[in-house]
Amino acid sequence: MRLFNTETGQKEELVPVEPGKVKMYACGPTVYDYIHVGNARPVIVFDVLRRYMEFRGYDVTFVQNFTDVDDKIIDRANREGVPCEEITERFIKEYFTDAQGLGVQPATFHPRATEHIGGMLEAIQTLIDKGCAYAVGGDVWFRTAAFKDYGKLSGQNLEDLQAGARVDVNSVKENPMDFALWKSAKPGEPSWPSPWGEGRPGWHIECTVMVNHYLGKTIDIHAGGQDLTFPHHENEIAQSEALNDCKFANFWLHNGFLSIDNKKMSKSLGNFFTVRDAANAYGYDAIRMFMLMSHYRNPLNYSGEILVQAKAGLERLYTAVENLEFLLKNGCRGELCSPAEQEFLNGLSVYKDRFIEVMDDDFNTADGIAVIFELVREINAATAGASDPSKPFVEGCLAAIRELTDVLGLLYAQADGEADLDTKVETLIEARQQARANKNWAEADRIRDELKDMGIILEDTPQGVKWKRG
RNA sequence: GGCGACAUAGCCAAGUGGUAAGGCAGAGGUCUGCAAAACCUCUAUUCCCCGGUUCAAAUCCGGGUGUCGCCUCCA
Repeated sequence: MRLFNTETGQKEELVPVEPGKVKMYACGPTVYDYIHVGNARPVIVFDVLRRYMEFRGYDVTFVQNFTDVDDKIIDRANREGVPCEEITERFIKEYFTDAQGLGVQPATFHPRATEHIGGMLEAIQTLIDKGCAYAVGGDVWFRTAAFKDYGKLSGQNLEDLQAGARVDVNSVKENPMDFALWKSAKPGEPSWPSPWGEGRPGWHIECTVMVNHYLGKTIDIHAGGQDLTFPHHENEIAQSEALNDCKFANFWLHNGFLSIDNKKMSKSLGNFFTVRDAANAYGYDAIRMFMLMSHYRNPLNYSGEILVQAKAGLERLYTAVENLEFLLKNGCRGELCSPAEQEFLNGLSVYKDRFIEVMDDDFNTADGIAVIFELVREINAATAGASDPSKPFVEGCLAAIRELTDVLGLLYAQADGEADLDTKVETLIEARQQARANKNWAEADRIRDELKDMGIILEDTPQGVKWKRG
């Protein structure tokens, strides 16, 4: 498969360092608040990439960190008058609630920065020993001038960056572009002992150390939001490659931004919706569908209207699967596929082939979803009129849809079948069937309306009455 | 100032040289006691604008317009 690599600006064939195995790292959230819908984009799209690579037979080791030491966390802890750990524990828990709601599989490892302070101290010391970093007071800075490739990811050079640099009040740095590896502790902040005094790690070194610890010195894929390209990922490269003297990541993947009213959705602008609130309004699965309907690198504008559209499209897929399951329970008689049915099932492989073709091209989920819709249409057309389909035929249709929707992680929120149908509803449905048998349409419609008010929607099918919650 | 992205129907959106996927919404039809679901048909002579290259351009090149992002914490 081919992936677009930010570093080269081109799609390149994915060739893992170790054949058959992919080592992938994605920058995770700083845990000081609920995640917003924009934060959910990388979580969802890179979950799909991970699923797809596994679908294609790769053994994927996927690491996503939590940044649990940071100014924003300290601010919030101080504001609420609680320890930092209380804030981070709380929002890591909330993160997992949202991630699970969005149908995101847990990463192989979810390390926290504070679990790797020792590794960071070692890395910083090595960088100092190599002349790539220097300590001033209680702080340690990375010497960007010592890394000749600085800027290679974001396509900028040190001179231009310096020329455009804003006035830096911190004159202890040798160069305005130098960044902190270790920050000396201020009173009341969480801190750890170090050779340079009490302090805490800088943001960038966390990722480098956790990548090295779980995945090694050279990894296949490093992913994150577009805004992390510079300076975060650029700095990671500088540190890591200066530290290990080898390529850090073969692929850099960046998702496009989510905007609202064509402005970037962000905490600092205050124009954000939390995943929690959006999910309450439209459903977690609609958010996931919305994200996957367009290409992961393109900008995406959030609105209630588009969530409604995503939900409506998703509904069509749910309905197709529900109709097949209903048929399986109530309308299948034959135990063997007829030759025509078998031929139809064999023909469905073209959809899987096309799905793989489009997903192999930089995991184009928008095209992947289009293929699924076409598959569903063909299956709907074939099964809607089928008078007496065989069980394996319907099962085959169901499997064809599920195989592809599972790769994208869609349709996971399907309500359970009729197990929870209470007796009152059952009695009403039975009464309506009686009325219909007696051609008492007025009574039948009255009962249908009554059920509708209870949130039960009925559909009459050749195989009997189908119901769902509205 | 430097680096970069985007512009396709009422809405969302794919498509990087061969004559505009898919979804939502809408219209008509089939099926249905009526619905619902489903299926069928219709809905962009045209892809921000102006030039150019080519037998052929939404796609390539040049110029312009508009919007957005990064360069400071940010997915």
